[in-house]
Amino acid sequence: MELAEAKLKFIEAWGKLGSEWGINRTMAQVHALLLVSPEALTTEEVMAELSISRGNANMTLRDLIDWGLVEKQHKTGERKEYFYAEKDTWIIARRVAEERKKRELDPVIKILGQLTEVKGDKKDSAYKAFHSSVTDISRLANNVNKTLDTMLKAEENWFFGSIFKIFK
Amino acid sequence: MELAEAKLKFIEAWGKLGSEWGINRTMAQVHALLLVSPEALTTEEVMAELSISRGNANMTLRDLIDWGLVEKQHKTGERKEYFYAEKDTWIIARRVAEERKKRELDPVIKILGQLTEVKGDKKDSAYKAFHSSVTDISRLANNVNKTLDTMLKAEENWFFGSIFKIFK
DNA sequence: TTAAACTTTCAAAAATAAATGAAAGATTAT
DNA sequence: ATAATCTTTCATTTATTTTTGAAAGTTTAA
Repeated sequence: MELAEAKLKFIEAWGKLGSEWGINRTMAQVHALLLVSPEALTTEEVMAELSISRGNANMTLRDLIDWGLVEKQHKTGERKEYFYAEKDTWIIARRVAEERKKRELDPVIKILGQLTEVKGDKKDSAYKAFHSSVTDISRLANNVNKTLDTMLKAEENWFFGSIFKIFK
Repeated sequence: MELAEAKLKFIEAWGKLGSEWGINRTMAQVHALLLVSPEALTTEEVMAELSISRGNANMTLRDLIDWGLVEKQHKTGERKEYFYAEKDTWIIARRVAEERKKRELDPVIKILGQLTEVKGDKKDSAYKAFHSSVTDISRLANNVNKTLDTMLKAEENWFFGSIFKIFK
């Protein structure tokens, strides 16, 4: 397999994985393209490499910047904007975790907290089932949350070294 | 807030979270409904509670069974099938992790492994960027994989008690 | 100021995913 | 065997998400 083919495979695989996890396929593909590009690329180049429209490229790049995965660069004497992807896998994982936590986990935890407080007849099996399911899920969600918080605070990349060692 | 309203809120929140994570909204809602139901429900009841069609209810319930989150029950003297959701949050989390690992992570790890092997000119910065990104991501994916494997093997619910204690 | 170079927006179109419901397929009771 | 009851399928419809591309907006240079 040669480099060009391998790049395409990588972009395709990354796009598929993204779409299975609720991330726009194109966004994941643009990210993949930038990840394997040693130099920053222009909008034109992204458009050409992935055969997407200007509007799509622009919006996708903006989203990637919002996620903290890509940054704009300016070359002296040039008016075009260049886009460069953060290459440190650990930072990428953290940014994604951080963003999804904020957008999705936090709101759900809030609702679960409220639902945990709902009062009802303790003899009523419908109430009991509701309350215990919600309480359990709430507890799990809060634990995931705490774990993420600590992980997000960790400065270094402990994952590669340590986390799976705690399981024997 | 009363029980009926709380149930709706829970079903809605669960559905939204599901859809943000690549799980069909209806599937997550049916799961939520069954989770807070002390008794197993029939297809008719699911249809009525969520205002969905027979076909949709049937396929969704079948999917939930495939994921190992719901089981069919038969009541003696009755011909109807009843559906009951596993209530143990820990088991639910494990089943979901297991299924997604199998469907999504495993295939990607395989491809990444292949791409790691791609040979090229070590002086070429395009090759260097490709190789190092792919290698890093591959390593992260393999670590996630190992962690999940161990987690899936763990019999008891260590998550609630131990995992986040390792971070100080 | 004007024009060239580049970026952003957004209504409309296209692509994709999910839901419907009628019909076909099973299963059980009589 | 056949009718009643219940389950499954799948071609069509509907809803949702994503993409397009032309027009409007911005910035810089002369």
